[in-house]
Amino acid sequence: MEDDSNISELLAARGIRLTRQREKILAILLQQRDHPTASEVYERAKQKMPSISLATVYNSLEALARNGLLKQVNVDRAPTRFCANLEDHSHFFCERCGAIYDVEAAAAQLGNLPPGFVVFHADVALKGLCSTCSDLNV
Amino acid sequence: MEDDSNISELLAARGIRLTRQREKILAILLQQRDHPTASEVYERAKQKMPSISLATVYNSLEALARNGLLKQVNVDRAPTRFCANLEDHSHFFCERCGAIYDVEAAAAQLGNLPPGFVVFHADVALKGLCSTCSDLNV
DNA sequence: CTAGGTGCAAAAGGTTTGCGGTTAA
DNA sequence: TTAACCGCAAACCTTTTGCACCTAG
Repeated sequence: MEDDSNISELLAARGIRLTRQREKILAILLQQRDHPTASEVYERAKQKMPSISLATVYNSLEALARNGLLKQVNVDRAPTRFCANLEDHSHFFCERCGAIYDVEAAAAQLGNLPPGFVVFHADVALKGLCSTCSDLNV
Repeated sequence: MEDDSNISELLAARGIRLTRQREKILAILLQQRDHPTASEVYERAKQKMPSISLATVYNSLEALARNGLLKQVNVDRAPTRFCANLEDHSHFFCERCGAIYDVEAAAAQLGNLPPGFVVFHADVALKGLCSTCSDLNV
């Protein structure tokens, strides 16, 4: 890992430790940016760290997300997926193959809100077909 | 209920029955438009129909949603909420009190998508403070 | 040294399902 | 009449938690 010191400082500033498990989990998310679920992260982590537990994967993902090193991505009721892309972006959900893609951030044009309502974020979730699946559609 | 015949036909066309339970559940959603969870619908339904089961509430909500009479609303990992407003609209989630409001549909201005990607829907979820909660903020 | 983390197993919480009896159409 | 549905209880799946041991800082 290239910038552990960076991560370490980031976490230390919040009284949170950089453990081997968290390091590995973060590396997995950085390496293969396919928005894996906790179970998928667990399966990948076990290959190099067979003693890691699923509970630790859940706890670590939560800790990393809470400290801004990961983002959680939820689609309907499906298992939460994780994303190491910290830049402003939107998610595209392919309705055929279920894959999630990071795409250029979409802006929301708000309609009229009732008086007194204050918007902090507007999350845009795109649903459709990815290039592979729209090809199959012909 | 005023237009059961309408609903009945809608469902019949899909080989789905309009039962007393489904009728009641739909009436609950139409009457109090606060986006209740399945459990909340169950509690309300039990008052007039004490023998109804939670499983039936879940199954009925699912059947009604699958047939376009209800919409499901998911926020993060919280229990699914249900919405009888079939018109085009967006949802506003109050981060303080947790309430969900229907608001005027927000439009999404898509960024550039990779070639071959086709967007069917762009769901915009607004998060912030509702008028009651932003007042408390002063 | 010690607060915070790990692994394990058990529990929680929402949702779905199998089954025998019931009912809308 | 009969396929679809109901109520009940058990199962399912993801996620969280309690606890004894361990380790990063």
